[in-house]
Amino acid sequence: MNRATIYSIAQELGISASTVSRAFTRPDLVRESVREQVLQTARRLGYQPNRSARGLATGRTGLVGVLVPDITNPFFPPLVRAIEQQAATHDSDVLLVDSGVNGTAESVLIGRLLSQVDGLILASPRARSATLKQAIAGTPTVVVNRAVQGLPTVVCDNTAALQQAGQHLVDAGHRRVALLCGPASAWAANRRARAVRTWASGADVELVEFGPLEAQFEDGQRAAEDVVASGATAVLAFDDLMACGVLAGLAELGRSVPGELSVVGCDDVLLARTLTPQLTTVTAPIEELGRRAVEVLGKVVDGEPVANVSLTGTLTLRGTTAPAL
Amino acid sequence: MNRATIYSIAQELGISASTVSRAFTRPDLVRESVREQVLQTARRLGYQPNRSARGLATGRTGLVGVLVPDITNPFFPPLVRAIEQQAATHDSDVLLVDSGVNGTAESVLIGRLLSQVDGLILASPRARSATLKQAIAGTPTVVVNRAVQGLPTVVCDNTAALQQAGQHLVDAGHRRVALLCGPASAWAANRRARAVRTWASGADVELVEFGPLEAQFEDGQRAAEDVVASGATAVLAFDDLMACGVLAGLAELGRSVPGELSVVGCDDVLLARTLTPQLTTVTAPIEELGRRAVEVLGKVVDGEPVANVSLTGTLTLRGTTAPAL
DNA sequence: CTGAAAGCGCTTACAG
DNA sequence: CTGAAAGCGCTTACAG
Repeated sequence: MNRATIYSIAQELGISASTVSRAFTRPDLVRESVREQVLQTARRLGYQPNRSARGLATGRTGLVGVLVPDITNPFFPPLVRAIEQQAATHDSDVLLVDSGVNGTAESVLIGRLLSQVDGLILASPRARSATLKQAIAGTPTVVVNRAVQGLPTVVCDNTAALQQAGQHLVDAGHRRVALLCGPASAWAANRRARAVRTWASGADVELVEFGPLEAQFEDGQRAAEDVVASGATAVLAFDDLMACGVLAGLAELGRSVPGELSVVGCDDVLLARTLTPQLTTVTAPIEELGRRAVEVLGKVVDGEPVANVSLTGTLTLRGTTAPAL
Repeated sequence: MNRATIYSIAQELGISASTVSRAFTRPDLVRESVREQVLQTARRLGYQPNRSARGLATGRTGLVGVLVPDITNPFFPPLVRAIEQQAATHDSDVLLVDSGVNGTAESVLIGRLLSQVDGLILASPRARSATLKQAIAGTPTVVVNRAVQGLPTVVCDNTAALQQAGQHLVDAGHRRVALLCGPASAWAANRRARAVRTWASGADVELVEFGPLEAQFEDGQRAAEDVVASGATAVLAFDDLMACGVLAGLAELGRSVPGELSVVGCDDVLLARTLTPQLTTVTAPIEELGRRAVEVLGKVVDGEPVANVSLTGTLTLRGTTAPAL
């Protein structure tokens, strides 16, 4: 039993393939009674349009490529899912590629996607801007969680929330705060570090910096010792995963949180709420980042003008922050 | 600047498109010097084969569809990544679809994938076997984390490890053990529950069952109260996420782990190690499940005979289990 | 509203 | 080892 095609349907109905095709893609151009017959026999025959054929004819694949640095980092799954759901709205599916923290050259992976997608969403890419722009070679692209000159961007601005977090710590009596910086090649890491530094320079607080560190649990864990040695009583971590690592490291060292030290994360991923006590963090509208990215990408693909979007994170106070001793 | 095609390369070199095509797909059929010229000008022109055209001609899309119930559950990201990396080995990419815990009919999502993939990997599908088999409509498919009659399967057998976990608890003096069952429609949940029941019936222990529950953090959290009320001193949770929820719930109730109660998870996802203390659990070879699934799928696609694969989980003792008071 | 025909960019017998 | 040609299953001007 071969797969049904528009021809088998056409033959069955004694009409032309053109009409069958139109019944699906331009239903308004087909007489209603005919359209219904087509749809009905299509269903009966289990017809599914051949995407390759359609793609070849239209130049559109109905696929959006999504590149993430590490799907294992709990920030990305909700983002990817939101992208996928929003894309489904446009009859598109998601081609997912993980560049691996190791960094299997992002440009290589992009190249692999290029020939099969209508557009690309690069989430937190690490490669240099020039490299990225060369790699995408003109393919409609939107960058999430990073600004790249000349490419549409969807980011979350956590500046204000991070500064509020800092202020929250100072208000609680903390005077020495550790800043755990994320990966040097991560735009968000630099952005966040800068926000904290700016705040610190104008506040009654001493900032002690550590890093750059990889945004992994283990890196945060290892940093705990240095944090304790520094005499800091509070920690601002690049992200929740890292904060989580610090928490584990501090526990190993017998330090209590929030009793002896306070810890603040960033992003508010699932992990933040599964901890006991729950993590004080900056909540990012992850799903909305994903949805907006798809929206913007759609416009780029259609050649419409687009504006960068910048959402904002909000401080969420939970159990890992408390007054300094 | 239009995209380069085999024709532009052929013209540039004064050879036929057939030869250009062969230089890529059947290099052994092309004189070396010619092949090299082709490859070189291809690179110079930034040529990328049009996947739609290739797909239409060969009937292969180079895509494998992966359906997960909830990419947000930390079990799936490493699985998906392993699948993706292994697929890359076969020059294939991953089309990811999340059915959402809500359960956007899996068969609908499968239908959406059908026309664009060479094969399907269904991870922990929830739909009934008959429904699944009808939905895939003959497309090469392998099922991960579930057995479906007539479909090749890649699972992790945790029976022995779970029974060891139980024995570990009994040895530590626990006589009343709570079993938190996972979703009724999840094959693994039933499998695990059965393993525990079998063990319990032959051991000096009283088993108290709760559930079925959704495999979410909150469900475990809510269950804590009942667990405490039951007088159980130890908990076997369907998976780590649920175990994590119980831990949080117990903490809210002021119960210490492993002081007053012991908790055991299953899968050993990232979450298990980010907890303090770390979670005693059954470690599943998640990456290998993914790789094997792709291997098996490859054989199915090629029409080779396949055997189901069953890997085994191993008990990993960590910090959430201790002798009963 | 409908059909005949060309074309999308590949692959692959077939013939040399 | 190479080329001419047909075909994969759609879409879409073009003509009616």
